[in-house]
Amino acid sequence: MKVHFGDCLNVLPSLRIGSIDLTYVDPPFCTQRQHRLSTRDRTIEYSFDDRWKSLSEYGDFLSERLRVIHLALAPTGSLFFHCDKTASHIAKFLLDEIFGTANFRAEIIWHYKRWSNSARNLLPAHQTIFFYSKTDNYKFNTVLTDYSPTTNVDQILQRRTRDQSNKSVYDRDDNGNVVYNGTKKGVPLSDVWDIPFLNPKAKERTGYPTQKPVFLLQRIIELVTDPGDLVLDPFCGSGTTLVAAQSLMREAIGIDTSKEAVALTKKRLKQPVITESFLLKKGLKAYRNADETALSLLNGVPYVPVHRNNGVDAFLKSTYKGVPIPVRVQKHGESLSEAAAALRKAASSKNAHRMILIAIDDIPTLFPDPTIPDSVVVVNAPGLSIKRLLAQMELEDQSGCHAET
Amino acid sequence: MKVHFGDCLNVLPSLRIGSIDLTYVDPPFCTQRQHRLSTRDRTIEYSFDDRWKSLSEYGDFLSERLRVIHLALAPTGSLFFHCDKTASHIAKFLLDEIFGTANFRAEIIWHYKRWSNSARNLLPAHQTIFFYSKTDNYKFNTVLTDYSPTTNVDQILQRRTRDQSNKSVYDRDDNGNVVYNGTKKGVPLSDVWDIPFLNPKAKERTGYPTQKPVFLLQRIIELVTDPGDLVLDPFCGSGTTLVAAQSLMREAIGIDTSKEAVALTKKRLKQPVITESFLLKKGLKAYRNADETALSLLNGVPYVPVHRNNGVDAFLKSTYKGVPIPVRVQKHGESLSEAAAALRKAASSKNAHRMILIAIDDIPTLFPDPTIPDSVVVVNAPGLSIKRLLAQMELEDQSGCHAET
DNA sequence: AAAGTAAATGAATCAGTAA
DNA sequence: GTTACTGATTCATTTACTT
Repeated sequence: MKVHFGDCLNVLPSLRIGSIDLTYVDPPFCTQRQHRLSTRDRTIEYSFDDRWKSLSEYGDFLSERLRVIHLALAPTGSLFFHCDKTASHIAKFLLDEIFGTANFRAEIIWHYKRWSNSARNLLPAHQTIFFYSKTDNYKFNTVLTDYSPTTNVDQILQRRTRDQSNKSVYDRDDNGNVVYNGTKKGVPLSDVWDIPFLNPKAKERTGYPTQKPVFLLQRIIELVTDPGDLVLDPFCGSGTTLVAAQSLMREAIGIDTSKEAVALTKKRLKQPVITESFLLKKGLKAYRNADETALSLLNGVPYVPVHRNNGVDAFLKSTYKGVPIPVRVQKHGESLSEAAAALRKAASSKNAHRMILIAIDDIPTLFPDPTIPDSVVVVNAPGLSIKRLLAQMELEDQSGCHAET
Repeated sequence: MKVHFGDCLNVLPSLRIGSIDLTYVDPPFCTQRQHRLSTRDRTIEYSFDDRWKSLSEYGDFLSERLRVIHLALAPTGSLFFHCDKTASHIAKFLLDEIFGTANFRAEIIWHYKRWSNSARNLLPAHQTIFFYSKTDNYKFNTVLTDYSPTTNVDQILQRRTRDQSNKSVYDRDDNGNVVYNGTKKGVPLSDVWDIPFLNPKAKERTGYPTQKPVFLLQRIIELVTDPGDLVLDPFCGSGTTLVAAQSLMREAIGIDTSKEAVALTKKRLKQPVITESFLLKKGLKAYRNADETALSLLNGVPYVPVHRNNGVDAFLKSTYKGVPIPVRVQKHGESLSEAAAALRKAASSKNAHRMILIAIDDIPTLFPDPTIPDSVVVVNAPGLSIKRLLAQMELEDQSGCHAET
């Protein structure tokens, strides 16, 4: 783990290294802006300038450095070039020229979800990473992911053969039974990567602008290097690449033109903080609690579902006295007064004067005070109305029968 | 709906059209391959040649045509240019030059899942669509999607203010309660679109190579045009753009250099086959279809769903005078008396004395006799009850204000 | 007019704290 | 220990306004 201060254009040749296994390049994106950010305690401000006279000036800047970087790579080495839509086409031209079109391996899309107030456009939610190898003989570790739930796993395990017209068909043995053919391990990793954006509250955050998540770098490093290999980041910024390399037992060299960035990288390597994304581990499903069929009861009224609150299932888009109206659908096995209490408790701090509770069943309560406050309006689900109706009809029926006899 | 045979370079100027609202360009991607595919019955083989002497030859081909296409656009018009990683950088250069960098709106990633046995690489799972407008004053219909389940919906409805150090914080009233601030509608559509690849077994498939799903085109068309607008596809191929435009009540012009493609497009327009996605979308727009709504609305009462009956959606398992009770859920745009009539007509042969109609909306009737027979019991869906409640609350609110003055 | 600066915005996520 | 729920934070933003 070495961190150098200076411009990679000058630093790299002086290091005389020719056996880099992976270079991750995360240069300025040509945003024509000055980027600034501070640590949370506001003691240090980090910044870098991304303003250029022209596209060609930017292109020249990249071109010079990419040539030096190309030289430093081992024959089995790879380059990952991170950029966004503003200058990806320029980078692609240069990379094709320097590495050769034949060594262009993949265009990786890093897809994430973000907050923004965009109105008259699509919300930007991706960046691009170009993957080039130095030669045809490049190191690559196949990563397999799970099959999609819709995949007919049983069938893809079966042996295949060709019929008379040379069409590929699934094979059968003499008894007409399917024949299995070894095991399958999964689906190769795709070139679209859904990795959460570095969260505003994440501990991993250093205060350096444009910081990338460690997980993204870990995936790149694991894809094309083995433990002990050497990783280079010529624009190392906050040092994410080095932290990721360290966590995966790879060696790494970082270079940056900012003294603050170099200091930060060194500090991070001593005390690495890697946030374990709950979202990545558990997936979105872990957040879903409000039942979808339950919410479809609200059909016809505009509402926003709430997924993270045990008391409130949705807010109506209409407001009452300026406050959105919380809605709860009575849960299975829950009495109406219990439901009302849960709703009121969850809504108490929200200043709501009107709440709506959808009743789905008559459940006797064990609750000490079985009254429902005035602020909670109870609306019956049709199922409940019908149930009561049926009971009533049955009564009428019986009395009718009695009258006849 | 017009389909022209020929090269758009020659055909477009001869059409003398200057008010195209949307052009979708899906040219050869510079794959250096001859693309062939046949219809399932193998009677027709479609093919097009995508082999080029050099990148610059390909660039010249595009450049000439893009200039003509640019001229044909209305001032509020947009261009969507479909390509993949092999030549996206060339296209971007040309588009920046012809449309102006300032009119580059978005780089859309069409992400799909596809099976492949790619071994020493990532699985290609995306294509790129560049979105350019002719001017700053372009037509754009904001599309909103649902919030992520992890979103703190409670909080984003709250008003914000600035504290002493000018930091943005959530506001509280004098009692320490949160203050709400209007309503939210949802998240703007992102620039990464997860749309399934045209299924190998889809009915929608025509046998034309590189056929795109209709759903993809529908999304593009809805994003930047209104009904009645004019859509152009200068490389129309199998005619997907025209089929999508037709389904959304837009006019369209298609051009192709292949006689077979032109014939296929004309044939598809007469008998459009749109698989699932379209149905799915229509269903969503109409707030789900009756079956699903019926299912969830009846939750709690045992019932048997009925398919293929225009009047009855389900039968309750309970009986009245020995006859199962038919249930209908009021359809969208259907008045209650119309619904009751349909229900009674369908149930007449069933000898039913009691029917249940679930009301979902107040729709004024055009029906001669707007009465509902006694045998039909009307039960309100919660959505309707809430709608009426909201209207009532609004009235109270207003009268309250009057009383104060 | 173009360009540059200041202000407003927005939703996704994890860190805390409370239960 | 767990498991809720609340709140803070951003910003390779976007928009509005001023030079």
